[in-house]
Amino acid sequence: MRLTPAVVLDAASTLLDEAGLDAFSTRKLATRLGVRVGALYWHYPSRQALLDAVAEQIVAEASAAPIPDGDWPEQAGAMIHALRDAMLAHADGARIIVEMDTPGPNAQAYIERLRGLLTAAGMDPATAENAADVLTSYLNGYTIEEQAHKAGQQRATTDRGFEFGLNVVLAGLRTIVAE
Amino acid sequence: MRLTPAVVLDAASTLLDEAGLDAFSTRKLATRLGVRVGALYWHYPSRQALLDAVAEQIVAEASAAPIPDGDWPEQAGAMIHALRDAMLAHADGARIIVEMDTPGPNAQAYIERLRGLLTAAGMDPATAENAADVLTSYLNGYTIEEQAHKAGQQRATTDRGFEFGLNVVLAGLRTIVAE
DNA sequence: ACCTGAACACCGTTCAAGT
DNA sequence: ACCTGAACACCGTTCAAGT
Repeated sequence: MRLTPAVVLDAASTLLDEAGLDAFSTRKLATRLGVRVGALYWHYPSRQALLDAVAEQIVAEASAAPIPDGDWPEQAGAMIHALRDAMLAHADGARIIVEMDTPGPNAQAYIERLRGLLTAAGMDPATAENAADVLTSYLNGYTIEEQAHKAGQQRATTDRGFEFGLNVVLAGLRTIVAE
Repeated sequence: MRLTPAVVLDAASTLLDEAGLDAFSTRKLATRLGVRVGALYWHYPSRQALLDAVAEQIVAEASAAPIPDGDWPEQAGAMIHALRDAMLAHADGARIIVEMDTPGPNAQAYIERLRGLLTAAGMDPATAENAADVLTSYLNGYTIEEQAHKAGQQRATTDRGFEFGLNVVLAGLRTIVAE
């Protein structure tokens, strides 16, 4: 079967889910595809480029989720939840996103959409950027920790913890906008 | 010169600062110490155990900073700032902390101290745990991103961004305590 | 007790040569 | 254009044997 970037990407995503980020190697991937390692480098310049492509795919899944009508905290919360769901759908999804080397169009569109939502709420551009950073930093920090060390815990438990913190951040942002 | 766990740890910390986490290897460390790789495994069971020891050292630096008198948001903020400063003092410090495998006594003491501060403020234990998680998740998420992708930015700029977010989280936590 | 020597089972990346 | 074959320069970890 002929190799294409899409085929390589799909196999990478599957291997990543099964083995985790640390055990993911280009050599294992090549073996799965029935090909020599070098062949991968015709389609992707490096292991990291491949991981970046997977990251873009994860963000794409998040972006597919609709943003409901509502006020800005509801909409921002929905965007954060969508990205969290996409991360949790993949082993080490949060680390793959955070360790992304060069953000692709999906990642850029996501962050611009989030910022746009916050400026529409009345924040000036610099504040909106900072506010978006709080939201994503919290999401990334919480979810990396969850995927790395809370494998044993119930999804319902970690969800409640995440929800608590997201509400804290949104409540804090409200006080900024209010004044 | 005779090898001891402390000597190995010091050299590991130095190499880590110079090379970064991804380029840190037990073989490079052995070369620096003028010793064969295997020798390290007499003092530490694995590369990760060595990294865990470095993480403990970083937390120790943070714990050395005094907590000022003041209300609980000031004290919690001071604890978070102390850990952030210790992380930033080491290349990839945030990742070393977050990717820690088994938290040592310093890490445990730090988190218990933070939780204690929040229960003293009137939170029940479960809420204090969640609140501590928001604070550390935000700290970790922000600082990992900063050390990985904001090498070009001024420290003053990233400090302002961090400060904004920390105030947002603390403001959000105030609303929880107030009600 | 502590370290060497040497191996085992891996890595990511490159590139001439084949098709 | 796309892949093989084969190499280069690495990895972490183990363990008998030396001192």
